[in-house]
Amino acid sequence: MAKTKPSIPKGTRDFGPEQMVRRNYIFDTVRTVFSKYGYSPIETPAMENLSTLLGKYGDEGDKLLFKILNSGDFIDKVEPSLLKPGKSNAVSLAICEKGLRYDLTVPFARFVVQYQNEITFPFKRYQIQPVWRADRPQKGRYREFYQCDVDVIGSNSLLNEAELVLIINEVFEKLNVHTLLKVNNRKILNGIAEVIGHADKLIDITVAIDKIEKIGIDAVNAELRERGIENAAVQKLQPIIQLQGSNNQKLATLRNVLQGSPIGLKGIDEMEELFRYIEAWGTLSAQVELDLSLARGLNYYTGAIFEVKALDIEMGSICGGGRYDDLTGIFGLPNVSGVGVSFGADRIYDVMLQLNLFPESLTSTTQVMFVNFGPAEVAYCMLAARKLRDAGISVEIYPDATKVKKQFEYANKRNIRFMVIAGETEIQNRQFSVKNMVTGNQVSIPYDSIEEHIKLNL
RNA sequence: GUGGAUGUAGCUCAGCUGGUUAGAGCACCAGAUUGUGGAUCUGGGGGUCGUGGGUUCAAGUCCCAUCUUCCACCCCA
Repeated sequence: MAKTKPSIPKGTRDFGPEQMVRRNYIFDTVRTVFSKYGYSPIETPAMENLSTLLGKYGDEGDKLLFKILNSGDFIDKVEPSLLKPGKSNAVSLAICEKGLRYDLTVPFARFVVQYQNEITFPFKRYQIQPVWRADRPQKGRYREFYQCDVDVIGSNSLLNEAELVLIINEVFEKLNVHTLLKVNNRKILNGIAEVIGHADKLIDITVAIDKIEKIGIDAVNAELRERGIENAAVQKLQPIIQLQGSNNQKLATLRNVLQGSPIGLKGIDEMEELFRYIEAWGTLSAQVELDLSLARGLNYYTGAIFEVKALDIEMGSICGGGRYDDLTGIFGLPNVSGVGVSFGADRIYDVMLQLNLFPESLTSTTQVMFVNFGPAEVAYCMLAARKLRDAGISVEIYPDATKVKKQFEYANKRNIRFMVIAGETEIQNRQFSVKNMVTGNQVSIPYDSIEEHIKLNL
């Protein structure tokens, strides 16, 4: 049999110890913040029934679902007429009833409907789990990645949106990532489309507007016409495309343009209320900006939408979300509104790595290591090691009595701060020699003062 | 899904218009130092040049396919 190099699927990654320490630092940070705001953890299975997943993310999203092949001789059940080239999609639906989850929001909606009688509303939950997308991998784009979701469902209050803004602010403040938080509202976008008489072309309009920074106003207008929007409507869009000023100024301009659209005006009311709340939080480290070009592809958003971009670096959005008024309706529980955001742990990791934002202290897990000179010497150390561990200090005893040089190299590579040496001399004097690997200083201390000494110098 | 680049030691890369035994730095291992790392010196191991096919007297180098990674579009965390 030919030897093949072991490998993992495209777009997936292994994580080594030093990566995991850093990833956990991100997970711990978001988890701490989430629970501080009163959110409780849940988990759902990696796979869901395809019927749960399909149709929730748009055509594009459906294509990116990983499907799981049925067990057994499923081919028998397939309509023979389907089994020909070009019918792959229909066949796949006939032979797959499960799929890997695409995000955490839809499974959450399914969860809420399923356990509606056991849940106390408003239900605030967080969920940190991997999701899968059959996308083509790219920078910051993986086929398996972790989302950290916070959602509150069963409350229409815009205070929830405001609180999510504060959560976003706090998470990135703690992680030291400078961010721009873009905010928009689907109702405003609907209003815009309505006002120019193209309620059906919402996506075309936002996609085009989105490119203004990249390709300029003329190209955007050209693209709009190309997408079937007549010149008069394009003219009507101009004040919106070129919207300038503070968030409140933008809203004032929009209010003017959207006079004829009740839904658009509702969106403006919502945004104004949200911005009032945000101001009431006081100073935030994240910049918050109303950005009309923010549309977000996910079909189910109906109100506020959010997206966070890291400043100082080129990377897709590192956090995104919004309000969905009727996601649970599809599963049979209508009129329950929810709002939430999702932090992209892997992209945050990439940003932090490139900007060197991980704390130095994350490089080491063990603080103290006992040198191993042999069974008798190790026995002399064991009680002391246990005492240090009981004191919450992470301690290793080197397992083999190899060359001391080798043991020191091991400790050095692992960034272990203190080496405790107990050989013949130390045992005779009932002492330890403690070497600080950072300064290189080595001192002899009495056997019983080891804990005190380490604590004092840590 | 469309278009474009890339792949040589564990890592970063060199290798000319095809031509002997494919190199360097870092990393690794051993020794100088039989109880002391991070510095220095000496020596050493490690490659079917992503994979498979083709052209050729001869392929790391040219051609085709395939996979990987990356970039743009689309979309998104």
